[in-house]
Order: sequence, then structure tokens, then C-alpha cells
Amino acid sequence: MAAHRQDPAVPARRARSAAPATIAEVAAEAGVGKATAARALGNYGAVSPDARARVLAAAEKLRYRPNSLARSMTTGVTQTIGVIVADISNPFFAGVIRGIADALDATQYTAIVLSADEKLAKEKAAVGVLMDKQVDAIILASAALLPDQTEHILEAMSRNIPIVLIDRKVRGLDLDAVVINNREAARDAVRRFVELGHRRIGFVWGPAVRDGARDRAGVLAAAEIRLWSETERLRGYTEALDEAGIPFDPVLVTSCDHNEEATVGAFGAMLALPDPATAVLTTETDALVGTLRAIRDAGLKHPDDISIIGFDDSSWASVMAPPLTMIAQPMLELGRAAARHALARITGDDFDVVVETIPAALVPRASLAPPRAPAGVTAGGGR
Amino acid sequence: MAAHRQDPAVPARRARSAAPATIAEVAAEAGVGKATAARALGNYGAVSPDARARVLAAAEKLRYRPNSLARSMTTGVTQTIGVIVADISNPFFAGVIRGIADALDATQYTAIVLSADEKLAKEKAAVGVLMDKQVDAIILASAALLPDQTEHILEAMSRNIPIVLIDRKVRGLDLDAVVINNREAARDAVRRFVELGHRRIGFVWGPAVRDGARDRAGVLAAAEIRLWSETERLRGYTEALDEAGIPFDPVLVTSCDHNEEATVGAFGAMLALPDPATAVLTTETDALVGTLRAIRDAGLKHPDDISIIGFDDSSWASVMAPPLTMIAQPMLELGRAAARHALARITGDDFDVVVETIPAALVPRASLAPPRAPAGVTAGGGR
DNA sequence: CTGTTAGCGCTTTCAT
DNA sequence: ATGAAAGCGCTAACAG
Repeated sequence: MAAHRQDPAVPARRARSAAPATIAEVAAEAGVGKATAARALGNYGAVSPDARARVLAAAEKLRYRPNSLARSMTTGVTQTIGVIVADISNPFFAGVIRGIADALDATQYTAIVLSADEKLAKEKAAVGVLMDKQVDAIILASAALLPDQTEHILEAMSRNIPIVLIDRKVRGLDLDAVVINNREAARDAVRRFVELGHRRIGFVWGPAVRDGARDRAGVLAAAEIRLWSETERLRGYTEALDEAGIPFDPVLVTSCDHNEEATVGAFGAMLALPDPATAVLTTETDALVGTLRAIRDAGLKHPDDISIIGFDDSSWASVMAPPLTMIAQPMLELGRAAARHALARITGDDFDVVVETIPAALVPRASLAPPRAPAGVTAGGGR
Repeated sequence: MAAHRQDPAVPARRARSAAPATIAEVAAEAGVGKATAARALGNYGAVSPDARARVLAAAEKLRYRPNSLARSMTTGVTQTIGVIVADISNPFFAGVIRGIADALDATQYTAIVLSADEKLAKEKAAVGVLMDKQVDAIILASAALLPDQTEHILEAMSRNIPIVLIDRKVRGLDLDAVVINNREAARDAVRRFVELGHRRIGFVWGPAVRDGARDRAGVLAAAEIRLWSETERLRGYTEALDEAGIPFDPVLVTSCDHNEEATVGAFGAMLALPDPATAVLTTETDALVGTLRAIRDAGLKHPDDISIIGFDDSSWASVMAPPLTMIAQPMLELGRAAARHALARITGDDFDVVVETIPAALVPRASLAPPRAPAGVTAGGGR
């Protein structure tokens, strides 16, 4: 019978009824010393075949399992890599996690995953938990925007815990990172629109900007204090416009909250313009879904009324009518690379900071078309 | 390529350069005994305000962080709940994880997540890892189909680790579980079809069945050795048919592999029948996507040519043209409930096994319509 | 209220 | 090749 003492601070020690066998018990059962048993079980040092066999048999009999806590206690190593994703319900991160796990499968390491739900406070707590659990490295998709939001990362660094950033670089931090070529991917997408003849190209989601500051400089400045990946995507957008000599029009960059509901309104407004968007690049799945709803609400159809390219391919995109052109992020690849870098750091190789950029791939489908001839102008492809 | 030292057994002990402060150091700095420091830091026992202040100051100064491994070592408790999901890239499980994390947020417990990728071998390894890490409880979405595939679960049970099953009961195991009302949800969906006048109702994904055994009994028998949730959904389907006096036609239940590609072919065949399906219930997102592709390939449209209801609502479903009627699984709720049950078990309450069933909700959208009048019969609703 | 002592289960010198 | 003993950082008895 387990004695239950309700001491609030200290949880009751687990009932020892089914206490697992310890190495001492295995040693006793096998008639050898603890050290010999440990060597046989741990497969190191030198053990006579005879002793080894007896130990293994005893372990089997007692259903011995090593207590990894105790092992880590003495070795100072947990064989565990902590992963903190910004939002586990984002399929992108789910894919990344899978990539990490895949890469680790071939090793003795295990990934333990925590989600910060895009909240800095939760991210900090998660880093704390992982440090306290003595993980050997941390793979982190951080929500930190500003340098003064990075104490938790600096703390981990000062404790010599290797950190690999994924998906998002953090401004002001010189850390290993694995990211997508966000800027180029966005630029290529916009180029695609330009080639088709579009000049009114929308961008969903841009940064929230105070109404007064809604000019090019204001928007770009606001983007600087957003997630690195968002900033990059917006930069790619502006670069492609510049290339094509298309003036930047802040009205074509949303300033709404980053959720589906708000997007419906924001993009609806963009469609109601006297000179509406004829093409749109969306930076996330929810941005795309909101955009699609706004298009439908306006009674419009893609690609006839508007061309679409979205970040984050999904099997759904292929069954839309017509199917959507998407930018596929190589999430598995990204996860695998992150795991590799973490492992390399753990090994202790003292190499320079490495930032690996993995290219996203445009998946062309049927959501692209030339812009409709503007009202009052007879149809018949201009160029 | 990083240099990999393949020392299989013993990883290098982490450099102690930035060795974190221990409680002994804090105690010394504060000029008190280890125990007093521990009490102050751990917020238990009785400590004089003066001593407490000094300890806290010292801890702050040395940037002390408790080593949770050491703590767990002596307390026998890790304040950690292990979560094993069948597939982390399935948005359903992502939502469940989030629900678990939400519920745990209010406690001292942390969830650590592992994905088994629907592979029994990985699941077993994951259970092993969690046992070795001494988690206080395990929340598990198991891929185990048969009683003889459950040794790992039995093992954990025999070690008195509370286990809460999610999404899938495991046949032959009497364990706490939190599940969806799969059978009723499927039955209601089919009833909906029946009410609209459908009598040729497809079911994607059914169990794989040897061609020879493709009769009602064969299909149901095959379903018995599939995931519990799948079995239930098929049962709901057959129950609704029985109710309506519609004969079970094995041709309307797929027997293909459970992936998108295979589904396209399988459902295509169902559409090519002389007496094709006029409605279809899909049990997973990939099943739905494959089905939609087959419909498109056949040049058909929903809901005119075929009505659709799918399991697992997604924001995508709402922007399909027309939007799809879906069965929304309350994943957050399910996760929260699972966490609650796990916590309750940890507390040691010795209650009976509890199975909580959370209802799924049909989200009606525009993908439902009466069947087209069969060829050669003039239109005009029969009943 | 506080310090001392004894472990938790494991790995690792260090003798033998 | 093997065993005895020390110790990882912490908490928990037990004295004071």
C-alpha cells in the first residue's frame, strides 16, 4: 500500500511496489559485482564471456531497464535533443519535427518536443525546462523579434548548450541556423506574376503598420520588427517589384492581424480598390485561406480574376478547383539538417557558426493566368 | 561532413567549463547549509525570512537552476508526462498535443512528445524511452491492432506507469481512454446521405480484404484487425445502411492501401461502376483528398454528381468550391481530457478504468445534395 | 528553524 | 577481468 502524504510542494514518491530492478539487483542475481554488471549491460570495458552471459540472463529475468536519469546523472549526458517549435499545430513544424526524428532515428539520440504556441513567455519556459532536463542540444524556432527578447537563448548559450535555430534567424544572435530561402522564393513568385503581366500584386500578410506610416518606408520599417522569415518574404516581394519597375503600393500589403478572419476583411478591401490586386502572394496557410474566402465573397474566381501563389504546399492545394500554385517548403529536409547540425555541435566540433539555407520549390499548378484586361479596354493579350 | 567519432557506448562527458551552479555552491555563497538552501529554493519546509532572502540572492547571483535530473533521482518523480502520437504530421494529433499542453500549462507538469509514425516498432521504442526517462504517465495513441502487439504497453503497466489511450482503444486492454464517438459520427453522416435519398454510398477507407473474401462478413472481419477507430467508423456505416434497409455492397468500401495515390484509383473504380456511388464518407484527410482527385479526374462535380462528408475538419474544407461538409473532431478537448485523466492517475486516485467519449460535430456545408436521378429516369425527386 | 547524513541508480577510477 | 568505493546534485530523515 503506498502511503500518500499530501505535501503540496513535494509530490508523493511513486509507489515502489513495482520498483524496477536496479543494476545492483541484477549483479546480485548474476553473482557478480555491480561494476561488472554495468560493463556487461553497457557494453563497454572488458567482461568475461561467462560473466556477461550470466548478467544478461539475470537482467532478462528481472526485466532490468536502465534508469536513464541515473545514467545521465553520472555521465552528464542525456542523449536527448530538445526541440521547441513555434506552433505544433502548424503542419510546417510538424514536418520539421518529423525530419528531426528521422535523422535521429539512426542515432542513440531522442528528440523531445515542446510547443511555444508563438508565445515568447512559453518559449522561455520551454528553454528553461530543457536546460533543467539537461538536454544535450536545443533546436529552436524562436518567436523572438528583438535582441532584448533573447535572454533565454543567451542563457542557454552561456551554459554551453548548443542551439540550432530553425525556420527563423533571430536578429542579433550569431547561431547555427537552418532556414528556407524565403526572400528568393517570394521574389521568384512575384516575378512569375510580373511575367504574366501583373502590376497590381498583393502581399498577404504584411506587418501591421500605424495608418500614418503606411508608406514604403513605414511598411519596411515595421517589417524589421517582425519574424525574420516574414521580413525576408516581404523583401523578396519588394525586390521583384523594384526589378520590374512597379511602384510599391502600401495598399497592396495587408496590415491586419495574422489570422484568417482579419484577412478576409483586409483582402476584401484590396479587391474593392478602384485598381484592385490582380495577383496575390500569401505567406502562410491561414493567410491563403482568408484570402480565398475574400475572393469567394467578392464573387471572383481564380485564376481568371486573380492569380494566386501561396507559401506552404499542402495536399489540399492540389484539389482546389483549380489547383493552387504553391511554394513547397522542404520541411523534412530542414528538420534533418537541423538535427545534423545539433549532433555535430554535441560531438564538440568547434567549427564556425553555420547557416544552412534550403531552397523552397515552386509547385506550379493552375492558379496563374494573365490579368484580366482592365475594364474599358478590349481583351486581347497586351505585351 | 562533420567528423563523427563512433564511440558507441559512452558519449563524451559534456565540457564542465560552464558548469552550472549547484545547490551546495548556492548554500556556501549564502552562508547556510545545503538543506536550508534546498528548502528556500524548493519552497518547502520552514526557512527564516532572513535565510531565505540570502539564499535567493545567492541563487540569483550564481544563476542557479535546479538540475531536474538530480531532483527526480531522489524524489522518484519527474513531473513529466510522455506523449506518444501515432503521427505528428497528422493535424489531428497536432491538435491533441496542443490540448494536452494547454491542460498541463496550469500545472507543474511538462509534456514531452514523441511520434511513432504509425509504426509499432517505433512506438515500442518510444515507450521504452519514456519508461527509462521515468515519466510519471504516458498518453498514447497506439498503432497496436492485436492483443499480441501490446507487450510494450503491458510492460509499462506492470511498472505501474499510468497510461491513457487517446483516439484509439486497444483491443484486449482495459485502460483509461479518451476517444471520439466514431461509430455514431459515421452513422449520422450516412444517415444524412440516406435522408437525401442516396442508396449508393461509398466508404473510403475500408480495410484491405483479399479479393475472395470481399463480402459483408469478409469486410467486417478484416475491419476487426484494423485500428479500433477505423473499425468503429465502418460499423457506423453499416449500421446506418441496415437501418435504412440498404444492402451492404462491398464494392462501395475501398480495399486499397491507405494513401492518397491508391485512393485515387480505388475511388475512381467506384465511380466507374455501372451503378456508381452517389455519396461518399471519407475517414481521413488523405482519403478525402484522394477521393476528390478521383472525382475531378472523372470530370464530376460535388455535390451535383456526388455528395461528400469527410472526417477531420480543416480550414481548407471551408474554401473548397463548394465548401465541404466535414466531421470536426474536438482534438483540443480530447487532449485536455487525456491530460486530466493522466494527472488524476498520477495523483494516485485508485479509481476504476474510465473511458471518456467526446462527440465529434458535423459541420454542414454545401457538399450535400440529393442524388442525380439515374440515367433514363426523368428528374423530379422520388421518395 | 537549521545542519548533518544518507541515499536515489548509475558510471567510473583505482586497486586487485 | 573484476570488485570496492566514490560521487553526480538533489531531497529527506533525523538530530539538534
